[in-house]
Amino acid sequence: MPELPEVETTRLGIKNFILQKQIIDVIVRQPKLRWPVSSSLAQALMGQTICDISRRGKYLLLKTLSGTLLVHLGMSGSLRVITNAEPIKPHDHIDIVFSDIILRYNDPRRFGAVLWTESPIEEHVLLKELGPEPLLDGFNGQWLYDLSRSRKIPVKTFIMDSHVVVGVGNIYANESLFMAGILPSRQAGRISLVRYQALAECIRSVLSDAVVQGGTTLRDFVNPSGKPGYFQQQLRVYGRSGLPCRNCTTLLSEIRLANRSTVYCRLCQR
DNA sequence: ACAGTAACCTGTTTGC
DNA sequence: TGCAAACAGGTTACTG
Repeated sequence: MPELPEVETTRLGIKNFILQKQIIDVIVRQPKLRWPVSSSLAQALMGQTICDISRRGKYLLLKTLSGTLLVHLGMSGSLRVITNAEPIKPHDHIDIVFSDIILRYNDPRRFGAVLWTESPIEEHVLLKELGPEPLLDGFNGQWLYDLSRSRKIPVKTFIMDSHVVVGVGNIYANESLFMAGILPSRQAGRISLVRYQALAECIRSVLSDAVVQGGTTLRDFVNPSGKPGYFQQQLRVYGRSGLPCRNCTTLLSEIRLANRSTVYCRLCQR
């Protein structure tokens, strides 16, 4: 579910409900996530007031005066804003309770993470090696070109590496490469600067469009208010293997790169 | 440094 | 129909 647009949709969806609000309780029902949830999480958070809600790559950062709560949604995580009492459903692992609402973390596969840190956030081991934000200055074709010289991995695998650029998961990697007309299997180190400039623009464009659409709902993604995203209606290649290319009607091909399904048009992408 | 793979989990879909 | 295998939006850790 959650690539950058879904995480940003989540951020926007929870922001107005929890900014400047005080945490009055924390309930951890299942601490076994990607990394164990600290047994002293409740003690650390209780009484704290959320003073900022930001995002770094696919990490949500909920800041208070004394530290930051890092939330990663993994493959199947979600945050919901609970306004009326709702019964606990399967995989509702954590509640962060405010006076009027509950922020409820649900994650069937438990690949996500909820971590409290009181160190300067930019030095956190999970964040400090991350590449640039694709929607901010500092990310461009020159960066991709410079970083890719001598790299032999497929360009799709390259742009999904969070050290190269953050937030590009499998859906949007497929879509960006189609839009840029680049074959996903092409060696990263053998792509020209001009083509990387086009690719950087396409990544930016695809991600920002998806944010506007509220993300992509494939099976069950909903924003914190329970509404689905709408970007799936604009998907050009992801999930369309064997269907006609929306540009030239050639049937779309599917291969596996780094064990991830990869869909492309063999005529439109070179 | 780089490339490839296994691992962490559960739910749903696919194939025999 | 039933069961097992394959697969799913991510990332780290390990191997060679």
